[in-house]
Amino acid sequence: MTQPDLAVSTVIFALRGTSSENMVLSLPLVRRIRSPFEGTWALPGGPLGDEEDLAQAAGRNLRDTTGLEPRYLEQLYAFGQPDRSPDNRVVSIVYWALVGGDEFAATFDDENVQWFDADDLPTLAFDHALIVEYALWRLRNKLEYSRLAHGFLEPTFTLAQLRKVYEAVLKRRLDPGNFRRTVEASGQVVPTGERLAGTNHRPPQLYRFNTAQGLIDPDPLTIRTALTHPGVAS
Amino acid sequence: MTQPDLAVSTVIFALRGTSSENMVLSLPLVRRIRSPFEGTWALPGGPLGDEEDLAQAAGRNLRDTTGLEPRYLEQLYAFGQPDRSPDNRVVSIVYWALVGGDEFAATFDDENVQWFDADDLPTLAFDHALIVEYALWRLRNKLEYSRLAHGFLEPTFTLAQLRKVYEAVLKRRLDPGNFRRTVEASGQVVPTGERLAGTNHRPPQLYRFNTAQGLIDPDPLTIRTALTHPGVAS
DNA sequence: GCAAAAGTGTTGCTAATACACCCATGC
DNA sequence: GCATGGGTGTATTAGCAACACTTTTGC
Repeated sequence: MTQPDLAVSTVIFALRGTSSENMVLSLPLVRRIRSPFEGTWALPGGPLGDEEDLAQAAGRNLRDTTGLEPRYLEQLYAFGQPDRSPDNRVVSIVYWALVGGDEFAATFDDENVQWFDADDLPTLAFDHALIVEYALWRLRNKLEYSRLAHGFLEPTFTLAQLRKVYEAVLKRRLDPGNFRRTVEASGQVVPTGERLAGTNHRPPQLYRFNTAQGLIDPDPLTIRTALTHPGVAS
Repeated sequence: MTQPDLAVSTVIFALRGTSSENMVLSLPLVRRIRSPFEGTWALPGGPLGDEEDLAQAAGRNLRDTTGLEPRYLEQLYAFGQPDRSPDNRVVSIVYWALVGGDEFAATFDDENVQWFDADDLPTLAFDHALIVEYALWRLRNKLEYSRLAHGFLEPTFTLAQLRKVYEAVLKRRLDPGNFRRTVEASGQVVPTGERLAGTNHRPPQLYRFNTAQGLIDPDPLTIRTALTHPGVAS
């Protein structure tokens, strides 16, 4: 019984065009420079370091390929079909992450790293198309029920900006009034007291996210706090 | 950079005392017969076979330790903290499963395998206490929003039996009338047309689960069908 | 008839939606 | 003033919980 190789990969999401009109959900891919699938686009990933845990490896992937810091990071799924790689057997533990759109300038200038529109991806290596599809579903699902655009925005933002994030990710319009009430009622966001000036309309209130929920949240640990402090969950 | 060992473990749930009054949620543990944690109870698990995928390995664990067939099987989480095993580094991909309570007689007679009340577990090896806690949370959570006691019941059952499963797992009483309506409206259950005789009250309708949803459902594949046939998800 | 659980009806609460309308700013 | 989005009020609706009530069996 041969031990399969273990790899950690990351699906990284960002919104290109933050605070402008048309934001598109995008993700970075890396071009494979060796067999198998040489020349094909694939998810960033690699082996697990000796001293790092799985989430740290995913965060390292993210920094190495994009130069950005993850604002949200969560385990997605472990993929282990025997035939998912033509050569060695590889079990991939996949994370998904959100990074801020405004930091796009910081992206490395690397011809083998490129951002793609999430709805217009090239052919991907291995089973990475399935993985991305699943990650997209999870992102949209999580955004809907957890009412929180965790990582796409700056520390301070208006509710209209937050709403536009939701609209871009979910690809449908949301009622501004109802959105405001829902988000405010959720308590996940608090007004800073300051307003954004310089618009040609009534200056909007600035908000920030409420509890600095740890950047990296390994679900099981999240659960422990939810059990300890009922009401925080849901 | 050393490759960590890869293991697959399974949290197996069953209800002891099905169709009687007090059902308790239970799970089987195996006593470790080697270092580390020799003599301590732990989750069943082991290495991944060359030809099997992750879910198959979890199912094999389940059959080998309990002699039962899984009725529901789902990936839980991958645990990979560097220090979770004192010797070699081990990354564990953990599944959780449901098995039928009436099949309890079939359990192997093995002094190193024993069923425990889920709310009264012994000290567990490694980080298995955390894993079980998380699996319990997932089970209860999933039961609440997916309104389906997937694997605890026989192919045909009354709504009262189904309700008692929910009550035993969620540890709270459910209104019989409302439960009936919710479950019937969900469409996940259909009446067989037959009734259960021999009770000292009005004979209840027998039901069975609706679509034979695959026994093993690797989430990403579930998503694919949900995307193809909208409305199946929810 | 009586006990017990199956099964139905009704009411009230809450949360989400649709949509009308007022407010405060730049020009 | 006027345009533009920020922000608030309100009516409608759907779903769920609470609970009263009727039905059908065994004894």
